[in-house]
Amino acid sequence: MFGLLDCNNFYVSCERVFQPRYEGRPVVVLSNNDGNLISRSAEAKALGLKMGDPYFQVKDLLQQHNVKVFSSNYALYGDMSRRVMYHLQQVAPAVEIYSIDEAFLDLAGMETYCGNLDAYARKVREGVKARTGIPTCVGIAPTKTLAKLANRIAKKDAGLGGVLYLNTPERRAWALRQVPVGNVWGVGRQYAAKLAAAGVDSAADLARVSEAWARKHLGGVVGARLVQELQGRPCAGLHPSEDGTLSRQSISCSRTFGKPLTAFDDVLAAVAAFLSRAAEKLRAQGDMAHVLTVYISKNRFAPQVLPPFSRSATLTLPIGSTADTTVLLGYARLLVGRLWEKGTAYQKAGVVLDGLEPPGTGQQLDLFAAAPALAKPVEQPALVTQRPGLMASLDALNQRFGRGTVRIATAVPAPGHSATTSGHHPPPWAGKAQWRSPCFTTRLEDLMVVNYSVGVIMAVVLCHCIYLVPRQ
DNA sequence: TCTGGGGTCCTAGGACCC
DNA sequence: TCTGGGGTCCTAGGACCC
Repeated sequence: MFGLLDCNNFYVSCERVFQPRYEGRPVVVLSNNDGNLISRSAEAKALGLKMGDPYFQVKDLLQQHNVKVFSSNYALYGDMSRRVMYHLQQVAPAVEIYSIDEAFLDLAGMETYCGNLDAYARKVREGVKARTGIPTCVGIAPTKTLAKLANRIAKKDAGLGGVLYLNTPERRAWALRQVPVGNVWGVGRQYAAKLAAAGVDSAADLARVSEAWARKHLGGVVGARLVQELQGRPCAGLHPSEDGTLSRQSISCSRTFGKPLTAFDDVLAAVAAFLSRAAEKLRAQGDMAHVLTVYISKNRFAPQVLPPFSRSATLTLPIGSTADTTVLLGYARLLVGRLWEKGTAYQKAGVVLDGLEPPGTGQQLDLFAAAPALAKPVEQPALVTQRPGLMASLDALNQRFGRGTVRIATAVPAPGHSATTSGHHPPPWAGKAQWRSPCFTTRLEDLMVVNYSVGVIMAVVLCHCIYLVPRQ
């Protein structure tokens, strides 16, 4: 049996925990660059605002209804997520962190242990709410796909009290009838259109199609599994998240620039900055990478710009794996050079690290460096592929004094870019973030200031929280 | 004027190997 | 006239997810 716990309007809920005056009011959170709506409170959804709506298109509507707008604050959301996941790991036998706001719980055998899964799920919800302030819903079912489905219904139907347990075939059949096929986990826009054309409208209809049909029209084996899962036959198990963190198979970092860039050095500086961040995440995960992809993109919305909007180049590192930012950057520079088209305005860039593995597993050694007894045909400097000490120092400094305290020089934009009134020099690729909330939980300067008597109470609460949620 | 970012899995074709 | 079979790796791209 699988449980799926999903936080309600997660980013909005995170903001509300620290600014409760926005409870009951329409609130939205914008994507990077203040581009699109990526989280909406129930009140905002009721106004007809859609997920992914470009901000500039709905700006008037937002103003008209006095909707509170936040820029996204991932430092805050990431830290709140960690707290939610930490609590789940205290109360569930095994937890798979599925995304920043969702986790699968392995509930095999829990029925016999705690008697009633429905009551158990209600306790878990209350626990998360009490410890983090975040509201959630829980779906429980024999497969992950059905647990997602149950969760969705629990979110929509307030009468269920945030929990739906599909414990009988009758309930499962009922649940399948409630959900339009386009809202099934694994059915996106393309498949939904195909299914509609074939007369498959609800999840119940999809559960009835033949395996051969699913294979043919829904992406091969993926479609076959999807249908089986809807029928209650599990095709995917739970992959527990070790030590409460996600370990990924690829790591990327990309940004849309605040303005189009036409100078090679500016784009290279952006790529260097993104690569630095990706490599930092790589090291935090304890891995090295041996595949590097760089891409640079034009503005896909500009009417005069023709496709392809993006060009990418991938390189399997000839030196094997590394987690060294400077080594990776050497290759990234080559790739940017390969992609660069003179006279083009670029709007976005990104890097991806693939082929991740822990140190010592798949390292390619330099033949000559590894066997110094062999005479080298030509004397050449030793190839530097790792400087773990240097990288560890870099990470330690940046963790202690703030991200970007020590940077690779390539990632520092050339002088001459305009400073803001405060004298701060934003990089040329910097985007907008007009309405960012303070990093209440991760920056000392952003800690809430309260008066003395409230302060004493707060200090007690804070100590309590620190006790409950030790930092990793 | 203004349109996100970070992931997963799968497929397919070409190069290359035995 | 007819031109193998089975495998890996690499790269690119499509579809999906939150």
